[in-house]
Amino acid sequence: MTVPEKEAQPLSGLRERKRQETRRRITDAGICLFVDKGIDATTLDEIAAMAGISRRTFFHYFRSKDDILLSLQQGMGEMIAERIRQAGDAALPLDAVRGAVIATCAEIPADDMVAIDRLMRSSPAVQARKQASYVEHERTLDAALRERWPDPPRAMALRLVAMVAIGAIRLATEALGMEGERRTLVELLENAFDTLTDEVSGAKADNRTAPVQG
Amino acid sequence: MTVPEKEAQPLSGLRERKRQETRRRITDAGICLFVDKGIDATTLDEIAAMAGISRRTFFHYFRSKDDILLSLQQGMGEMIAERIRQAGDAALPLDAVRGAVIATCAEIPADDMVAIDRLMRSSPAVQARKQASYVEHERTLDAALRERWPDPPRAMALRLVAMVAIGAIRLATEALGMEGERRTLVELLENAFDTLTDEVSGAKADNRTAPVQG
DNA sequence: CAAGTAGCTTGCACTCAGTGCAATAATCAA
DNA sequence: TTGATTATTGCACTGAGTGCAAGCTACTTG
Repeated sequence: MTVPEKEAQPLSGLRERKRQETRRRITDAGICLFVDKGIDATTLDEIAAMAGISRRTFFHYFRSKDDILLSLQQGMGEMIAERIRQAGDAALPLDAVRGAVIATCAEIPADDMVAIDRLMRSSPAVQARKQASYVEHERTLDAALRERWPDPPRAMALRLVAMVAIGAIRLATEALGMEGERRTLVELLENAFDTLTDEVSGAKADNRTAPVQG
Repeated sequence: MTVPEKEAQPLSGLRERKRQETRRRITDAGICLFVDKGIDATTLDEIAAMAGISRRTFFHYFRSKDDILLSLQQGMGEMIAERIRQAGDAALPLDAVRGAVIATCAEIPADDMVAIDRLMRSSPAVQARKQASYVEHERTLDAALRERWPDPPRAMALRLVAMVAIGAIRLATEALGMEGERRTLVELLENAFDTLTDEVSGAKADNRTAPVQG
């Protein structure tokens, strides 16, 4: 099987346009059916039928049923990473990611984000892969941070900063999907970063003598 | 199908002993084959054959092939949570989890941990589910923290602390598996918590005026 | 425009994961 | 010992995912 994922060079031409169109039809059909009857209860044959393609052709566009949803939140890591690379000289790593995360998330339509997130939650397998994709984003951010700040004082520092950033996104998204939440994604992110800073700084005084209890 | 997961009440009796024994045989067979030829290349029939059971019986013990590995790192969340609930009155949340995490991880055989971790890394599906299980642990810790510290000043605070704790474990485990790493898991965890504190505290000064660049 | 090439689509046949059902065998409790 | 539980197994089935080869469609070059 040839590997999907590489949306090719031409960008114009009937062939490429058709391909994009087919991909979009599959995505639409998939989401429509997922919302309607659940992810696990939807079969590939149904998606293929609604998209007007054969079962076999589906696999030329997505590796699996789940990838339809997963593909929707790809690219976010790279968007944040790009902003990190362009961070001003004065910024500290954590401030840079904070700014990059918030600026990026401000551009994302929140309603779609919540809808997709809720859908993903309904299938354990998809949920698992979503978590894994967060780890991918974490690595992407870490790479960008290392590019921007070579030779950090501590080996783990930048990786931890990346982890915290992704964690903030994860929690803010989760909170956004909760019933009765009226704050925006950006507000929730600000809150998450502020809370983290307070909580960690508060513990700084005595964290070298970690009390181990039984 | 009856649900597995519930290792029952009797604890003695021939039936229960046999069940434990069968489960152990399946686990051994699975790991043996996974190491030998890879997770994805190992079929259920092979595992069942080596464990001396039928294919059908396998599913009375594990939900899937992957669960053999996943089950090995279950329980860690609950162990840490238990220590959190027993944390002294003086401790701050972050200090408490730090102590609980380190005390718990100190008890885990590091060689096994690294071996399992490396094995899991070879299968994307298993890797994804491992990340998902970390999120489960995160929720377990969060629940314990809320029990110990009801009414936190900020809604997200304890969840963030739980997130940081799991993140530290994740990074330390990862580092432990790297070639040439000579520090112990506990040392790596101490390092992770220290680094986090320094990095976050350093950014505290100006994090209220998050610089957003384009 | 003609013809060849490269890429897309499809059907077919296959392997493997996972589940429901029903029959049989082993254990347990009285 | 006997009746109730629980474990084991085979069988048949659905659905995911892949390799292969044939046919079709768009692109390119002369």
